[in-house]
Amino acid sequence: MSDRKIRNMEEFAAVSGISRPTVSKYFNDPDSVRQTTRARIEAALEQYDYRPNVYAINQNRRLTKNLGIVVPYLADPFFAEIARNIETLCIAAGFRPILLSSHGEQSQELDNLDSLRSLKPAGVLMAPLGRASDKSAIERFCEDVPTVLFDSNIEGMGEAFIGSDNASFVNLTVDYLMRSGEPPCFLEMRTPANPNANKRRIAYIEAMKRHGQEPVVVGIEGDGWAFEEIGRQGTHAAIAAGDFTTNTILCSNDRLAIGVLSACYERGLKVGRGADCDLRVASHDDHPFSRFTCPALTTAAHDYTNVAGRSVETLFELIESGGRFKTRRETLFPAHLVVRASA
Amino acid sequence: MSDRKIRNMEEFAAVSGISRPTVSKYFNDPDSVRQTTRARIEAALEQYDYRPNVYAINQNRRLTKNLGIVVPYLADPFFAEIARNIETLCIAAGFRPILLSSHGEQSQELDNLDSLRSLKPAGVLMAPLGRASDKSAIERFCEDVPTVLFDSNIEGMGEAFIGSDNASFVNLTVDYLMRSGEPPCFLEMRTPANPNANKRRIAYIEAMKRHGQEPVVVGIEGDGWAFEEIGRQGTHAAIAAGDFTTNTILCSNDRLAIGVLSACYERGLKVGRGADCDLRVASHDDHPFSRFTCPALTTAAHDYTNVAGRSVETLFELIESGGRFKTRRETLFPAHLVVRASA
DNA sequence: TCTGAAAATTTACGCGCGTAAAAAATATGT
DNA sequence: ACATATTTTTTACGCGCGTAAATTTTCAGA
Repeated sequence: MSDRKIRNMEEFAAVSGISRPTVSKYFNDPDSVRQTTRARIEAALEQYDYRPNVYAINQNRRLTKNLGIVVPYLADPFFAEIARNIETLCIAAGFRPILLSSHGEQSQELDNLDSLRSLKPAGVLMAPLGRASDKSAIERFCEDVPTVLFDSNIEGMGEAFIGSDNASFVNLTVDYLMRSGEPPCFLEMRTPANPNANKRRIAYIEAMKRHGQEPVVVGIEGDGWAFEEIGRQGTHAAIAAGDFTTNTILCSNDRLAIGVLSACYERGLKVGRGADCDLRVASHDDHPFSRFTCPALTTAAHDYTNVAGRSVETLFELIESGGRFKTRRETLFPAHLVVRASA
Repeated sequence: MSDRKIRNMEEFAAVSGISRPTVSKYFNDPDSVRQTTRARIEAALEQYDYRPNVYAINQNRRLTKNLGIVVPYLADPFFAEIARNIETLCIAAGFRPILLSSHGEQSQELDNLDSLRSLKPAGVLMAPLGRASDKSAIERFCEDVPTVLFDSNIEGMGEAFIGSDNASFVNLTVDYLMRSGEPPCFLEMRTPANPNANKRRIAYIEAMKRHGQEPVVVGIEGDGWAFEEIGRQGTHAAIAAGDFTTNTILCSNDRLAIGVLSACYERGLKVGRGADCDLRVASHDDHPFSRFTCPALTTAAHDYTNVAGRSVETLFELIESGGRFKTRRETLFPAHLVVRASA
């Protein structure tokens, strides 16, 4: 490693004995130059620690190697986990992921789109806020930047959507609960932030009808992203009001269920499927913490790896197709049931 | 809003009737131009949606408006929450935060430093991995880029450190546990990833001596960032081995404690401070989830807001001081006790 | 109204790299 | 060894903006 500092590609080309345009070609795609020249460049790279100026590169290239990743709320471990998977895949493919969280706020989501636009990313993977999203702003964004939606669908926006098959989630849990005990009632936020919640409610109602049971939907109050607290307070309220008509509660998602378990504990209610238990609680998502609740949560699990993997694959295809698909693609992954102690 | 598309600052300067250098000055600092010209530029901004090319700006400015934020593991809600606070403050101050997670891997931490270096950030806020960090690489980085460490200190590195006063955390919990029941033993990972863990163990031992008690440290096996699972398995092992000499367990951090609670539940042990309880469990950090464990965790809480706030403030000071402080600053925030049902 | 200071304009150059076109060098197959 | 295809070199320009210096305009205060 030589001490001499390389200031720019010109100087680096000089010390490596290759012309600058060829060096430029190498950095754009190492396989685009002859083996022998590639070896000479890489030998020089070992001696001098030069790396091209990111800003100069991106200013001149039409397509940057940046990929935007937008999630609605990064402090939710579910999104943190998905984002972690996606990031890793992007890096492995030689892209530079830029992770942005909307922190549950429409204004922040708009800001994120704005700053992504000015970064000229090759593509964007976006999980929108849902109900709180400015649909028309997202639509405009998708027209300018090749975008794949994930987790939360907005009809017709982006070139593709990769998500979970909510009906599969709910059918798995409802069927399991039906065959192992009393029919479940369904607990959700009255005004869900996310379209998945609506699909789950509908799937629950249909599943119950299929089983010849009367569906019971318990909607609890609350806004924002503090789902656990909303679930906790809502459960206290629902129990006090006698809203639960059976001993089995199916929650729309795990974070609500965590709040339900908390409330049950506070009321001295035992949750589980034993004879000595007062309630069964099941849910959906397989949130990273649901293994560690007391009791551990029975839940329908996302295929994290596949959702992340397919999202990234789809985005890469989209980029290679020049940013447009002929028809919008929708990929839904089914859940798998994770039976634990809570139901 | 006119339809005409503005291609660059030259064109925008033309339509706004101001010279390009002045427009450039405006975008660098709107207050650096006269009120009347500022008004004219902003009037033009309303009509045409022009924004300067980020890459061209950053290529030419010595100091970008980018701020790096590096955390060791973003899927840990503790870091997600801190990062969320920091991001918001950076944005409010007109900077562009770039959030990077090391995903628990040294290689990723090094990659993050590398890519940050090439982004020429005005400054970096970094919570290092700790034991897994490549100290000398971080040291070199800190020489090149104004860096403030937070959460996890590495002696002498960076221009400042903002963190928590681990002794305060442990004293609060130990004193509380001492006055409310049996003396606590201390549960931690045998090979902690983080220097805070070492400081907490030492503080525990000293606090116990101060109370005239024999300290009992239970070290459990495990590597990586799956602390809950490590805590769960470790607790099963420790109970089987009879390592807990009292009914009170003080955990090094909340994520371990969550695993402890899980294991206790699995073994049918009741946790809490009632007469009918088998164990008391307390911990440190006030992890976002610790309110919702069963029972809710008694813990020593970080001052999230102040840690995030002071970190950002310190970084801003550092930037304004040209990237160097005369002497390295260390700021430690004390904890406050959050008594819940677990102890 | 005049004067000095402050702000804006004009002019010009440079940042580090992408990239196009033409010429030269090198590799491949026979 | 030769002809052809491939790769590299040479040369040159442009991207969009920062910024410096000299000049002109504008402004505030007496």
